[in-house]
This record gives sequence, C-alpha cells and structure tokens, in this order.
Amino acid sequence: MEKLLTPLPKEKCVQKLNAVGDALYVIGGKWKLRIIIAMSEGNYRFNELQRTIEGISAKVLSNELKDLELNGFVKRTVHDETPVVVTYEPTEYTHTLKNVLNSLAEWGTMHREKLRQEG
Amino acid sequence: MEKLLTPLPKEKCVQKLNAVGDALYVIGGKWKLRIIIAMSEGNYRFNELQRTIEGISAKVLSNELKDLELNGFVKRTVHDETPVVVTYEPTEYTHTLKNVLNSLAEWGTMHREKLRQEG
DNA sequence: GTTAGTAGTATACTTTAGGTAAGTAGTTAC
DNA sequence: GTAACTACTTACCTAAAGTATACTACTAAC
Repeated sequence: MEKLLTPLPKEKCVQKLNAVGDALYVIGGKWKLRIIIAMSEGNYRFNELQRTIEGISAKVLSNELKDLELNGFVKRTVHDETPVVVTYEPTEYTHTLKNVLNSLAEWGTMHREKLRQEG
Repeated sequence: MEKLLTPLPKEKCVQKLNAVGDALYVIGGKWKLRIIIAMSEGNYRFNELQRTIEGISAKVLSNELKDLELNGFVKRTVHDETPVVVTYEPTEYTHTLKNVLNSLAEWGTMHREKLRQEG
C-alpha cells in the first residue's frame, strides 16, 4: 500500500489531533457553539437565548452557560433593574473563535445546500 | 439594555445557527473529526487509525467509520492481499472540510498554549 | 505449537449528555 | 387575586456513547 498523499510526520499528526481534542473539550457538544453564536449576534438574556436557540431547554442552557463562563467564554452580569435582568456576553476570548465559527457556518451552509439538491 | 455590537438581523442569526447545527449533525461528537484528520494524514488502516487516535476503542472506531462512510466522508476498500488489508480513505467531499479542520486545529493549538501558560 | 499480527464482532456493563416536566421566587399588570 | 413575565432549579428518565474483555478467523514468523 502506497500513501495517497504525502502525510505529515506522525508527530505533527498527533499534535493536530491533540489540538482538535483540546478544542472539542471546551467547545464540543450539541449546544456550546450555538450559544456562542446566538450571544455574538446580540442575544444577551436568558430567555432571549432560549427563544433564539431552537430546541434548547432551560436546564441545558443554564448548565452550558455555567460551563462557558467557567471556561472564559461568557461574562455573566446581574443588573440592578426591576424585574431583575441578567446578561450573558461573549468575552474577548470568545472572539478568537471567529474563524472556527465562520468556517463551520460556511461549510454547514454548503452541506445543507448539497443535501437539499440530493433530496 | 443597549446592544454591545450591531447584531445581524434575527433571520441571519437563525440561518447561521441552522448551518452550524447541520454541520455538527454529521461531524459532531468526540471522534469524527479526529478520524478524518488521522485519515488525511495517511493513516488508512483500522489498527493504524486506532493506534494513532489515542483513547478510541475498536467498537467506537468501527461504528464511527460506518457512520462516516454512510455520510460520504470515507471510502472503504477491501484489498486482495494476504493477510487481508482494509483501507479507509477520505473522499473528495472530505476535503471540503479543510478550512474547518485547519481553523479548529489552529484555535486548539492557541488554546492549548494559553492553558499551558496559565498552569 | 505458540506468539503476534491482520480486521474486526459480540457481549455486558457503566457513564454521561441531553430531554421532560414541574417547581421556585420575585415583579408587574389587570 | 391571578396571570404573566423574569431567571432559573430540581428531580427524574432515556438513549447514546464509552469501557472492558473476550472472541472469530486467517496468516506469518519463530
């Protein structure tokens, strides 16, 4: 069996695998990236996020927000208003995900279109 | 509450959420992207993949490969050799994930480095 | 004959992610 | 007073994912 492509050295491959593994560890799962997108598009409040992200329950949203906050992607603020308002905002660090989000959204759009054409 | 950024219209946001949702539906989960990377780096055989991808079991690898084949990311070939050799190769369609994989690997590397510095 | 390699499958069990539904606590409007 | 909004929490359940070990069946080397 000959190789189909010139592969990177094994070490490089493992490095890439580890990098992607680290990324998935913090932003993997069904909801995290969607929450980040919804936040980045101006949805800052709990119920606003829940309404925007179709299918997510309050429990899951609550848990995921805590997780994202812990990992430095979300800043939670309780405002002194009445009724109480809580906002969740993307941090500076979240903006480093820009390329990831854009390439994923772009690919998803292309894939969706491909599926649509194939029926 | 004023908006922090000028958000896209709601419709655009939902479109982006759906696109990412579609993407995650086929390439989400703990292993699929790692398998695609390992394959793309010249690991074509079952045990070779299992050795390269740390932590994956034969059962999971077997299931994920079937899934990836079904979705058009993997071409499975049984070779007439002795002992029997089976190869799993990335398809043309898999190459459309290039940007996704690169941006994710790049971000993961950066994130890993950040974690390392923070201890 | 035994060890090691090829590529898996089978079985059984555990863990975790996520889903469902209801409840809590406070405020405001009618 | 009661309905509806805010932002959640709690308890329970299920299905998917993961772990562990053993097993098949074939070949080659020692």
